[in-house]
Amino acid sequence: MEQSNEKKLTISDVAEALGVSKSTVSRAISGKGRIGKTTRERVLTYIEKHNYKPNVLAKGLAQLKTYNIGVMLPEDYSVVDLPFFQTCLIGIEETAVSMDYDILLTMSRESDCGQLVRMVENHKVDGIVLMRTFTKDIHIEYLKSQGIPFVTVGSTNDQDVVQVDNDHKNACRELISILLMKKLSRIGLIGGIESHVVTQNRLKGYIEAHKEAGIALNQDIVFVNVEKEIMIQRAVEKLLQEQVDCIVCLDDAVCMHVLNKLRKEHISVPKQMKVASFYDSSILENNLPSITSLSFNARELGTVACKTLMELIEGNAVKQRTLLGYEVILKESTM
Amino acid sequence: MEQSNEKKLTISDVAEALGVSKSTVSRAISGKGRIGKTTRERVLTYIEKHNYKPNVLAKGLAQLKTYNIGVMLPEDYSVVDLPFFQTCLIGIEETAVSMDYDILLTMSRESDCGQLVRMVENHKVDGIVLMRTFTKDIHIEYLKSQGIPFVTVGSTNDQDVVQVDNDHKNACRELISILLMKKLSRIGLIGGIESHVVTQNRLKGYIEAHKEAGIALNQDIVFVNVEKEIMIQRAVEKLLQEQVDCIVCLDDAVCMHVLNKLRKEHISVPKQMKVASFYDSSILENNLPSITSLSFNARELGTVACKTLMELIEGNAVKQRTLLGYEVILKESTM
DNA sequence: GCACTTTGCGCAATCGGTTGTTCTATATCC
DNA sequence: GGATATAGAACAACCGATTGCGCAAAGTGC
Repeated sequence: MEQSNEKKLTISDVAEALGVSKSTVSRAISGKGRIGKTTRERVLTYIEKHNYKPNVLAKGLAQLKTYNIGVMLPEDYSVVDLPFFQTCLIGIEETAVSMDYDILLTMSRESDCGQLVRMVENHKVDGIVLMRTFTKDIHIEYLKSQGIPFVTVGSTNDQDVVQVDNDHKNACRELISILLMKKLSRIGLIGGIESHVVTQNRLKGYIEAHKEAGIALNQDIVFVNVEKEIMIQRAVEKLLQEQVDCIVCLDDAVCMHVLNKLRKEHISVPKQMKVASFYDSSILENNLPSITSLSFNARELGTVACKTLMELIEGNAVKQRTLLGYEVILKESTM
Repeated sequence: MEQSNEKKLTISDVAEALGVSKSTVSRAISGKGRIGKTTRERVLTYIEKHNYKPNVLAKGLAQLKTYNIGVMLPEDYSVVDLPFFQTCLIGIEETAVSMDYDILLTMSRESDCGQLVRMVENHKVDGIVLMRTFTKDIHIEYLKSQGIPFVTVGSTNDQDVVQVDNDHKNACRELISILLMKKLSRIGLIGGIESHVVTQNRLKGYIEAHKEAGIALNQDIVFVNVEKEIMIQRAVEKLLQEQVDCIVCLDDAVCMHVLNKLRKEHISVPKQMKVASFYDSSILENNLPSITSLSFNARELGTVACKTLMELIEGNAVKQRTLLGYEVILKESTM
């Protein structure tokens, strides 16, 4: 580990040491403007050797940039969503860092965008990633009114907003189609929160798959807004009464409870009941039987969101809506 | 929502509009230096009315500060730890914001402190909170070598490091003592990662409690470094062979697997086996029976850590090690 | 009322960079 | 070889704040 026996170098120190002007050093580093090849290399060698690092604050002040992006995390997300956000955040961070940006973190409460306002007003960020959106979102309203670049992770109904999301509709459609082709015809759905756009999209996929297969929809085997364990158990009971041959869970926490309930009822998976879930998160990782699921690449989602934001910050045109892929992972639970 | 019909005001704009100098405006805001009461109020009224906000970058440059603190999150933490870190982060954020600081986030990998180095070298932070420590921690080494203020959340063996932690040793000691007083004498321990200091501290508490009660230790009923479900199951089998009357889990994910295994073996909790866990996280929230656990206030931990860091940044003396309280929550699983 | 302290405020330097402009020495053209 | 273009580097203004210093006006003591 090297120690800092000297105080930090400034650009003036470097310039003086080399007998050149500050601007020469600056241009050598940025590569912009006219500069001689030999001078350039002399400078680069020197700063490499002496470990000079430009002060990003000063650089930012001169360019009226911060080299920070704000990331707004929901403060109250559920345990299931946590690994997803975490992984997504890693994707954002990697990308940001690779472009010499840092992540300024803030938490959101649905009703309050004080922190966001602070960040923006204090000139601390060049752009923002919103990690969750609400149906009527004051954060989005605010950011639009300020004209600051921002991207949402997850879909919004707002057409003006640049958004990056997984293709939940087609993912769900494909999963259901595959299950229907396995001669399962009564596929129950359970989980999700109705007001979330993501749930709506998944439902669309469920419906489309049935339409394509020419199978009539049965509203009695679709249970959304069931979160508490007791509600889930009751839903499972109803699904059993309805004699479904497969249960698709909209998240892994719900699925865990479903599996527990089935175990309690001595119904074996997949022999007597097929089961599938979303996310493929670590909660079900070691479950026996292994669980068929839809897998989304949260890291890639973060990466793409961040890259998109960078384009916006640099004033480039971007795709208004980017949909990312998914993977249907067939395992024992639907064999 | 107000819109920004004008471009952002600078201190010069304000000064000009009021017919005073920039320094007067600056002093009016900071309250430092000599300034007349009436002038001061005139300035404050104006900036309030016109929503002027100082540019933190410029301020930082002049003061050689950034008004950011870096928070280093472990990249690879387990699902169980997530709510804990999340809550802790909220505590840090609240505190930081209340002192006009922002949070710069970065992820750590055990073996690499590249991001940390970047943050420090790029002059992006005034201080750092390390959210997890290892027995031999290169991040700590680096930060010490740089002389930058930092605080660890969680204990370190390193005596030079300012650290804030829950009192895991005494928490565990008290829990075990209570259990021993219930005439349980063979208390198995399961979970935790040996290289984490927190695990070592809990083990110490476990040992102390036994010593105080005059009960001999039995290494055969202590299982650390068991993470995978299959390992946990095997550990539970061994504990059953050893005829323990209680199982204490070092985290809630492990506990969930333990409970599943016991269910599979048709061993009823608490009748045939007492069970206790840590964190009191939402994973076990709805479990029947309800689970006895140690509860730590993660938010407070964040708050205290952040406050301590602020003191360090301002050059004030701080307590070298702060230990926060805990709560033993007795529920059905140990009745 | 005079010398001295205090108060209020402006000037200008500074923080560490970027960038438009200017100047000079060299290269290019015919 | 003289006029012109051009490359390389220095100069200086600037980004938006803070802060030491100086100066005039007001306040204080005897």
